[in-house]
Amino acid sequence: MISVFFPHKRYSFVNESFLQCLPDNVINTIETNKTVLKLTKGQVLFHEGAIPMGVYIVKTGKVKKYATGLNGKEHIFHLVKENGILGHHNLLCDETYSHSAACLTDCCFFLIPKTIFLSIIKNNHNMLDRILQNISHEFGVFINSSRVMAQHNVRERTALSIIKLEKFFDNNRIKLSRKDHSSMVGTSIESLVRVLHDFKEEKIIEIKENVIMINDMEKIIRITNLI
Amino acid sequence: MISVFFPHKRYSFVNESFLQCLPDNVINTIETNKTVLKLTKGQVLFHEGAIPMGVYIVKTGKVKKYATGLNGKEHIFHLVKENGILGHHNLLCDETYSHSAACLTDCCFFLIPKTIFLSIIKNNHNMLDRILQNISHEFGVFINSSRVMAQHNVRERTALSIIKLEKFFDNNRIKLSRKDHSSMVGTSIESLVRVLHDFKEEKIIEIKENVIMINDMEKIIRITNLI
DNA sequence: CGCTAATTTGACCTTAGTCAAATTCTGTGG
DNA sequence: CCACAGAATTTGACTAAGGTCAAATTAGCG
Repeated sequence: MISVFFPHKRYSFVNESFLQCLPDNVINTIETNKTVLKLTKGQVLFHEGAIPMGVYIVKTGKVKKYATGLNGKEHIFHLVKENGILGHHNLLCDETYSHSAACLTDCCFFLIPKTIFLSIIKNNHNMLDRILQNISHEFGVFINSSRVMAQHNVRERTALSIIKLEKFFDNNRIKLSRKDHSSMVGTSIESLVRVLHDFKEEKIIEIKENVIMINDMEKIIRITNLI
Repeated sequence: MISVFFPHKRYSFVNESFLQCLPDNVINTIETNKTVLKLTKGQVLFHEGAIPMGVYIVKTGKVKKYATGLNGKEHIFHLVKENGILGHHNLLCDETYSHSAACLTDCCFFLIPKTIFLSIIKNNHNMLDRILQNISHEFGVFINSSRVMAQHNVRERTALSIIKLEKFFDNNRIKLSRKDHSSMVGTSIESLVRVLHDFKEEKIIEIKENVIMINDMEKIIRITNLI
């Protein structure tokens, strides 16, 4: 549950493994009550402020979770891929969505209706424990990420973003628009581009057809200034 | 649960009310199993990385929760006062503390042992619901606070900090060291001082004997640039 | 009163944001 | 396949925000 690179700090969510090894009866309940939802790249799954109707499970595709500032600027705070779960927080505290979710690629979701999800949790101690554990863990991840935002500079945060993205994408091929990448780092597109340029010159990464590939993970870890 | 000032965003935690209106049997269990702990101003209640032994309830006093950067710089992400609860997150996900807690004033705590706390939760659906609701709510608060850190400047963040502090302290008397205040805003002591100086000149706040008093809340809200 | 720590101010410099222009990429239609 | 328009990315020049260091002032406390 704790990142390989930074054993003393929490950086990674656990959503990805959340729906593995579920008991059979839960799987059945989900299967019989789910709605399949297909969205294309760029479409919004749910909007900040909307009322949650259920939780979403990502079957295929990649999704960004983000909050929107007044000027409309996005702040991407998490990425979700296959088998990840979306939208459970606001369902559990019975509030409107505190953030939005949109597709980075074409996606397929299972929508589990609110009542079904809540009853699964109520009737299944194990599920509840896992949810609680999951969300509590995220707490530590968030503390750390707001600390990084407050204390680390753009170069350091960009290095950290690359480490996160490497784990999110497959085969060392990071494919993300500069706009999304910069709103994940918390900087302007131009500043991000300049840092990436530096990393290229320092032979730490390569960029081909807008795909970032990591050459020297050791150096990236060192640049984060987190260890 | 949602702030008065910013109805469309989550800014406030709900810890303060967490332990009110507990069922009698829970109160009894806590009473018979608690340890009373008295610490003086400045003392550390628990350290990042330590193993949680239980949860703490603040009976009197004020506490800061913070994460520590490599250089030792503190990042204060939350303040807790009377009736607040501390240390439950890492107990629930069974990890070492992801952050530290230290006393801003002389404090008195109840320490509820791990096993007792977990059994209260297990045997008490209502308690569990509240914990889950509480933590899920915090999720939204954190998203927002990391967004603010990423997108807003020091002046805006300082204004927001003053709003938070006004709710935390009593009688419009904000008493916090510049060091703590600056690590809450996420800036240097000097930059914070300069912004406070500006606020004084603009007649928005007054500072007497190192206590900040708000003169014009309307203006402070406007300055945050959050609405 | 005198010592230490905290706060405030000033000067300077680095970082990173903004705006504009140039270049490259992408998809579409011929 | 090529040409082209529009979008995304990159680069350059400039500016503003905010960090750092040192010195001055004030507060806290025995």
